[in-house]
Amino acid sequence: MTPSLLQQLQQGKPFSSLVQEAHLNVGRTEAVLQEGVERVLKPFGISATQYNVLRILRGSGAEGLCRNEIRDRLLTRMPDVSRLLDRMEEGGLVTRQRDTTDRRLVATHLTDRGRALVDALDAPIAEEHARRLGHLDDVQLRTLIDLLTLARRTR
Amino acid sequence: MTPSLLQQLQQGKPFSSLVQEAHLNVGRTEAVLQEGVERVLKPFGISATQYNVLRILRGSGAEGLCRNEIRDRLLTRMPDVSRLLDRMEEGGLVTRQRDTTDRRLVATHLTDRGRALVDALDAPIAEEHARRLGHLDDVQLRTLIDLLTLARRTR
DNA sequence: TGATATTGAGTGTTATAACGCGCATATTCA
DNA sequence: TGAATATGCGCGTTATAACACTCAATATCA
Repeated sequence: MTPSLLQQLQQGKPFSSLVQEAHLNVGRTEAVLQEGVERVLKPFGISATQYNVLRILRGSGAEGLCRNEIRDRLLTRMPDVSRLLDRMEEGGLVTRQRDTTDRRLVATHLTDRGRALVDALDAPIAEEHARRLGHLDDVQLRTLIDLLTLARRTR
Repeated sequence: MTPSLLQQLQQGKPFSSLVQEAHLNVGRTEAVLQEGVERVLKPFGISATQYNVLRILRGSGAEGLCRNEIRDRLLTRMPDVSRLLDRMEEGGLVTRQRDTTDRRLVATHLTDRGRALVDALDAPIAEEHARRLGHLDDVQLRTLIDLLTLARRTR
């Protein structure tokens, strides 16, 4: 523990309560936003994680991405991407093909159906985002983004 | 969809990208903070959800709380609190007792062991919070909290 | 070149989450 | 008071996540 924090804990918790309140607010806000997104996705039969994979694959060229690349680009830690992709393959959203030069790699691509789905979701998701955050003006959104970015830069 | 958002989508995405970036930042930040907390909790054998239940129970008098009260106070939606409490009961952290006046209710209490555990976690969790967010000053933390609170107030 | 280490993908298994249903108790109201 | 409704809790089942491990392919280096 850093000396300054130790002092603050011994004094009561003037500082500690603010960081704790901040974490609580981040968590609560994420839960609300996530819940809204999942409600939008539910009629389409995919989870938020699957939607993120679709966006990741759309955002990277037609060559596809291997499993670990997908895993590393996901927002949340996901130790079992193989079976996540299994389910998406069963759903006809992606295909997998072993790389010919390095046979350890398996490239995952969007199918036409997968691409059509993620494209079709742009509008409803944007609408949901606007419903949740549209009442903040650009300066507020920018400030929020900057503070969160700064927060993730652990000293 | 609101007319203004429709216009913005048709124009490209000058506004939509900011709200989307904000949501992405909230999610990424929460993932980082959550991961840190869970790493702290892992040696103690409890999950972040269980830790939240412990804090909720500590924060409410010795009368205990019924299942739905606990569920409603949790940060994230949790549809199966019964079995969550089952596991905590097996772990000796809580006890349950059916209410005598309204026999539908089952009050959950902290055991001595549960209280000792949540008390013992205060320092390591505060330390973790400080490690993650301690480089933000009070004004920044307060601004972040206010913006997140505002963000959750959907129009 | 042959042994060793490293990397990438997937699987077996267990634990937890999600969804819906059923049962018991209370409450409401004709 | 008796029937209908509402509320609270738990369970059965299925789906997904988490963890450890194996196996194949490549890279490294004596």
